[in-house]
Amino acid sequence: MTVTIRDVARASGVHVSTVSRTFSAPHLVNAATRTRVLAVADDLGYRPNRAARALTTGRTHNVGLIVADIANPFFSSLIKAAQAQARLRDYHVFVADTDEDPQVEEELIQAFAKQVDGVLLCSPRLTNKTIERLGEDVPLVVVNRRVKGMPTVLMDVGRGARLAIEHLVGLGHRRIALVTGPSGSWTSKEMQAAAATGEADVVFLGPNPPTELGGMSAVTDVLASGATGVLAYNDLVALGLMEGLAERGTVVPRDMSVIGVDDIVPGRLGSPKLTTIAMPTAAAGRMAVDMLLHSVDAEGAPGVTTLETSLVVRESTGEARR
Amino acid sequence: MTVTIRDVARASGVHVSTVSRTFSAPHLVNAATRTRVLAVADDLGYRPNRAARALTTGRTHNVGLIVADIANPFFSSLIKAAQAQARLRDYHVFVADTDEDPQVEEELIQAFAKQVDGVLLCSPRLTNKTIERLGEDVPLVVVNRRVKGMPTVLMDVGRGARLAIEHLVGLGHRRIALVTGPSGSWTSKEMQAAAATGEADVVFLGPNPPTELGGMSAVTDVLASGATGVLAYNDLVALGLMEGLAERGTVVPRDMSVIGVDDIVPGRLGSPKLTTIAMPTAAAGRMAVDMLLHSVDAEGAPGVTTLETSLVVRESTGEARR
DNA sequence: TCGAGTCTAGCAACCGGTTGCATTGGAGTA
DNA sequence: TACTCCAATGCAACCGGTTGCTAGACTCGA
Repeated sequence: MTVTIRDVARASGVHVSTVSRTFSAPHLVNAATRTRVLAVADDLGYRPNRAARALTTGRTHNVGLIVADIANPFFSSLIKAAQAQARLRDYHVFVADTDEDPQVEEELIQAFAKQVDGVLLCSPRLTNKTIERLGEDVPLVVVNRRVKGMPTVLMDVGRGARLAIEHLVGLGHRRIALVTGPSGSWTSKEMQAAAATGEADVVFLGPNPPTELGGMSAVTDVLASGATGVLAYNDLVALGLMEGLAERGTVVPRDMSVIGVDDIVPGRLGSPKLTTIAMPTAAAGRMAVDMLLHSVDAEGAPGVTTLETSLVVRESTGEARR
Repeated sequence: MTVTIRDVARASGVHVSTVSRTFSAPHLVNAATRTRVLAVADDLGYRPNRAARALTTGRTHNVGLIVADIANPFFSSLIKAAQAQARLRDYHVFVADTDEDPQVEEELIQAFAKQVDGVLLCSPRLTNKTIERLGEDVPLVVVNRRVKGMPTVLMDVGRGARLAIEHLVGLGHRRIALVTGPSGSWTSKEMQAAAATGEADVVFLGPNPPTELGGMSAVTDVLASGATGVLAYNDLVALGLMEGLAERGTVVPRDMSVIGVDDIVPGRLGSPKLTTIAMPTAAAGRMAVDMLLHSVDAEGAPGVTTLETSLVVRESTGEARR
């Protein structure tokens, strides 16, 4: 049925160990023998059985990737990049979706633990303590969250927020609203911290769900705050805001400037087109995979990589009216 | 280090085979023994090693899912649903991205073949012959494409196209342009076939790349065709068209009605909001997983499931001007 | 009381590779 | 020539479960 290493051994007149070594330690086998074995293997259509290999080596050559929502463009572009990078390294990627449920997140990590070499956790919702405990069972890399003693990939949203606020200030805005995200969100805390360090007069409005509805429901507070510029937790919230503002007859950017975060709105969409902080999701995916594979076989202090964000100015921000 | 079945056996005073059966064939072990073994296993934190199990049973409890572009919302929502459905059945999903390259697609199927129980192919770009050949190595389910003798999930885009054209005709449009997709696309062929059966005067313009640029570059032809309504290959093409039309001063929907396919534009975006044919991507993902798992252990004629599409009327279509 | 039938559980081979150790043959050296 | 050393290969145990077969204990009916 399926071709095994023994079939190849028999057909090429060598012992199975020689065939095995031809693939996993070529330098230990004579060049002539090697080419012969390879020829026979190719001829028979032999493909090594990863399960068998995993059993003896303890390396599955698989990694797990857990995100809150696969369909969110922020995550899907990260997944795309991570998967491509893993493939480059001859790894395959299990992708799983928690649907924002920490319980599910923990179950998934447990389930993955025995069949992957490591797990990538993107914007996890679990407590730090839980993550640290799970990290004892399986190597983890955390994206978009700071967990003590664990390899981490961060996107410098703090800097992005500062850029955004400077941009608004530069346009003459005096009072700026920060529409925050869920209370447990690392990103949201970073944004608040960054906003608080600047000179600008920033009011915090939240917490809010990280969705369009969240944005729409924040409109009243934004208008009441006296702000003329808003930095939203993410693009979805920003879109919700713009929708809600339009309903109240507030024109963006004439009466109100709006900035989002993530840059997930496909190129030409939206009107006005959204000014936003672009997140390096693809770079984060690649980097996370590399850190994971590195941490799997090289000991050493876990690293923390911080990737730059940037402000993409489009049409939803403009000069403050006097 | 890691707890194995033998540790559990020793600690609970039974043979390994009894422990094994406690998990994989509980009815063969005495209730009292079973509870004791389970207690010990739980106590020790035992978790079965899937690689070892896979080695003897030949079932990995994994499936592969191959798409052209993970970041495309059409696929990512399908991935999300497929992954959730698989998890329900205690399966895990490898996700891979071909970047539209048939070569990569074939390599991925080969690579997956030995470590999954089956592979889901979404909108494959390979030839039917190649797919049939690969189907001998590993169970396949094909989505959005018809391949002889292979389990298939289709979305009835033909019906969707008919609905779209009827909608346009109902609005008084006499001449309708169909901006087709890539020449090899099954979807595109279905749309053309459906359009040709109706009464309407439909001109085919294409092939075009399935992107916004594809849409923009088709604008000239559309205007030259004398059509007042357009059905585009997908939403991206439709958006490109609208962009290009706007540049020429053609107002949608006043001067031209536009319909897309896929419904991937997030809720409130775009102006005017796009009328489109919604594809049942989530249902397709779930269905494909179920068909795959079914075909893995039940023989029988491979099924073909066709899922309904629907027309979502928004703002990009309107009455034809006299 | 005996034999048949039913449950349970143990035994051991097996899945398909990997790898430490032993063996062999030939080259190099004194 | 005798000895050392190394490269190449074979041998066999092992990874962690699964499963067909077998054996012992017990139940039950005749």
